[in-house]
Amino acid sequence: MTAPVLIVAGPTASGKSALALDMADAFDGVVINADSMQVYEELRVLSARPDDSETARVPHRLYGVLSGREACSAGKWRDMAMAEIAECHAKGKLPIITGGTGMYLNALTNGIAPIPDVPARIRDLVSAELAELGHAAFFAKLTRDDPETAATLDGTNTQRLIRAAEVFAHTGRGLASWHSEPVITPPENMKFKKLCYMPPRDILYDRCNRRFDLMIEQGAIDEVAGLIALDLPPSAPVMKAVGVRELAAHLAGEMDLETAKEKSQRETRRYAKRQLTWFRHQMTDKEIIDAQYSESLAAKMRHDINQFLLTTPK
RNA sequence: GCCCAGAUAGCUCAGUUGGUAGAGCAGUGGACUGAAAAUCCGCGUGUCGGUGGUUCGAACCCGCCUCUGGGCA
Repeated sequence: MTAPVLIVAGPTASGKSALALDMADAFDGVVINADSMQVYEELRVLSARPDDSETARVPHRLYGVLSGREACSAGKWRDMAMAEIAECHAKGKLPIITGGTGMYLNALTNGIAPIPDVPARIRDLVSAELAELGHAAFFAKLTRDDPETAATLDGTNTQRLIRAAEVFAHTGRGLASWHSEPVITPPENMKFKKLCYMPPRDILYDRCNRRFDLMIEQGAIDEVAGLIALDLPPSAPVMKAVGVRELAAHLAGEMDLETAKEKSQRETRRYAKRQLTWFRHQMTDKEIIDAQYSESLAAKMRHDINQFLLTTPK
C-alpha cells in the first residue's frame, strides 16, 4: 500500500492556496499548512491565513495552532505534519501540504538530521554571548570548539553562528558532525507529488502589493498592536513576520502609515524573490507551474493528480 | 518678459584646480540541514538635457536652445 502526499509549494501571494483548495475539493483532501508564520495563532491577517469560508469548504490543519510565545522549528513542524498526514491516510483522505517555507518542506520530504531539541534557555545564553563578544571573536571561539562546522559558515551570518554554537553547547558535538548522521526520512511507502507554483514576477509583485493593502483594511494594524501587548522578545519568530516591524514603528509614531506600507510591500517582494531562488535551486523533483491560476490550469492539475493517484493509491 | 538655480544610473544625489563618472535606495543573481516571512553573500556603461565653440582633452569653461523649480514684473 502506498501513501500519496500532494505538495503545493510556491512563493507568497502566488495563488497556491486557491489551487490547493481546488485540489482538496476534487480529491477529498485535507489542506495542511507548511508556512512558518501561518502556524501562529496571533498572525491571522498578516500571514494571510485562510479565512472562514475557505476552512468551511475543506478541512485545514496546522493553521494558527501555536502561540506566538513559542518558536516553531523545522523539526517541530515536521512532527506535526507527519501526524496529520498519518491521520489523513487512516481516514482515506489526501493530504495536501501547502506553503512557502522551503526548509519545512525539505525536512518533510528529504529528511532531517537527528539533532536533539535545544532549549530556548541555551539559545538565549549563546545569543547574549554573541552580542557581548561581537561576530569576529564569537566566530573565533566557534572555530576553536568546532572547526568542522565553523569551516562551513561565513562568520557574518548571525543566525547560523548561533545555531552552530547552541548545538555544540547543548550536545557537546558539532553541527557538521550531526549532519553526517543518516537523516530521519519519511517512510518508504510515502510518495510525494510536488507542484511548485511560480507565476511571472511582475504579476507576483503586483499581487504582493495589493495583498498588503488588503491586509491593512482587514485589521493588520490592530493585529500588530495585539502582538506588541504580548511583550514578546524581539527574537520571537512572530515578531519577524513581514509588516510587523513596520507597523509597530508606525504605531510607535516613528513612521507614517504610507511609509510603513511601502516598506512592508518591498519586504514582501524581497521575500517572494528569495523564495523563488530557494524553490528554483533547492527543491528537488518538482513540477513547475508558471501559468497564472485559471480554470483550465486547475483542470490540467486535476488530470495530473488523478494519474498520480492511480499509480499510488491511498 | 526679465533674473536666479537646476538638468548626471529606474529614483535621490556626489563629482575636488578640465584627464570620458560613483554613492545610497530600488532592482537583480546567489547561498540555505531544526528562528527560514529568518540570516547572509555577490552584481553599477549611463547619448553626464541638446547643440555649437575653447582645449591635446569638457559632466566641469563659454555661446545659443529646450525643459523644470523659485523670484521679480
